[in-house]
Amino acid sequence: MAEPRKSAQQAGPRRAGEKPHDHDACIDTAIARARTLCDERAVQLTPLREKVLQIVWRSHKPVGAYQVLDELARTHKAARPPTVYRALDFLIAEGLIHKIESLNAYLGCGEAGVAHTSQFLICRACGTAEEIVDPKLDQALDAAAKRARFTVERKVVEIAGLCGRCAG
Amino acid sequence: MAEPRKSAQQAGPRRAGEKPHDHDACIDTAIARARTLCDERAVQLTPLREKVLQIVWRSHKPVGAYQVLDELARTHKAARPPTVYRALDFLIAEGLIHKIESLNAYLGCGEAGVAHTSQFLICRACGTAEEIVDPKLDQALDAAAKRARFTVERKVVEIAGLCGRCAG
DNA sequence: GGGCGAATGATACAATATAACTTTGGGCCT
DNA sequence: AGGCCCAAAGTTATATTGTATCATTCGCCC
Ligand SMILES: [Zn+2]
Ligand SMILES: [Zn+2]
Ligand SMILES: [Zn+2]
Ligand SMILES: [Zn+2]
Repeated sequence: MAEPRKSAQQAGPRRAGEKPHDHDACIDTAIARARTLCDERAVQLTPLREKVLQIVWRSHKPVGAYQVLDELARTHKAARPPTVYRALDFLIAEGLIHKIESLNAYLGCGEAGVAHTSQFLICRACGTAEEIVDPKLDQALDAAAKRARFTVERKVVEIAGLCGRCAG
Repeated sequence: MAEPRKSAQQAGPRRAGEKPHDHDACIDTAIARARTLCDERAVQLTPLREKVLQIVWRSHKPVGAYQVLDELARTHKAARPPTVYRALDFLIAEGLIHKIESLNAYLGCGEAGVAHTSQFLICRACGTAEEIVDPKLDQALDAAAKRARFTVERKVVEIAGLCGRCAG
């Protein structure tokens, strides 16, 4: 595995004068971290699962399961919906990707291995979703739940609108 | 329209000693408010749309579109998926119901006509979803978005876990 | 080399949602 | 009254997203 795939990716748009984004570095970091974490946990980041993780990481836009399937099928003829959903389920269980519920799509996690709740800013114009980690927001969620005597197991926070680039 | 439908509803479970919940009153209030709001806005709460609103309000559990369809079809033979989705879209646009993204299901809004962002506590055990209105939480969301120079258009907050009754 | 279990292959199908065109019916103008 | 308009609903077909189920493969252990 781990064949080179530079320049096969599709990062988000960027405004003139803005510092460029080495997305290959994003991917490399994510894959490396995934390997380390799976190793530590003694779970198998198989070639298939790693390939799916790569595909999800091709951009910072949430990607649909069937988009993953199409891409995967280019090099993996046996790919079928269960192939993809199983890999996605594994990656979610290990905290390597998140599901964006309001889009039915999946996004690489930038904070894999670090305890955090997923909070997203999703731009309707450019399609990028930024994962934010905001302890204040997280506390507010916990406080709201506590007030209602509710035991939190999962938090879904998805803010849709326009990112700074697209609103500017 | 507005035929009596008392006792056709299905409210959530309740713990012994807890004050009962007159769910018929929930429904009546919601329908009455919906009529007033649609009247003020000069939009049509048609019999079909009102019936769908009634069905969604049958319980405090989010209900799927096809559950609505099944129920609707009992008295409305022409009902088809577009029938239901159009009614649901209308009700969402008027703020009379919300979509719970993490469940692909719909829930009556208890704060129709009042500006608020939807925040939900969803119990995985009993299935009920409680809408909460927490200004602190709302402010935390706005602050997080502002910090990222993000223009908010829609906020999705869905906290899943166990409600006080089911955790107790 | 036989049994076990995790991962994947393979087939079929379920659940959720939308596109696109047609028909209905009420308000309104002449 | 007759014709026009438009929103709503009817109708048919299809797209998109997600699962159930059983078979096969393969490494590991005894
Ligand atoms: Zn990147
Ligand atoms: Zn953007
Ligand atoms: Zn509401
Ligand atoms: Zn409960």
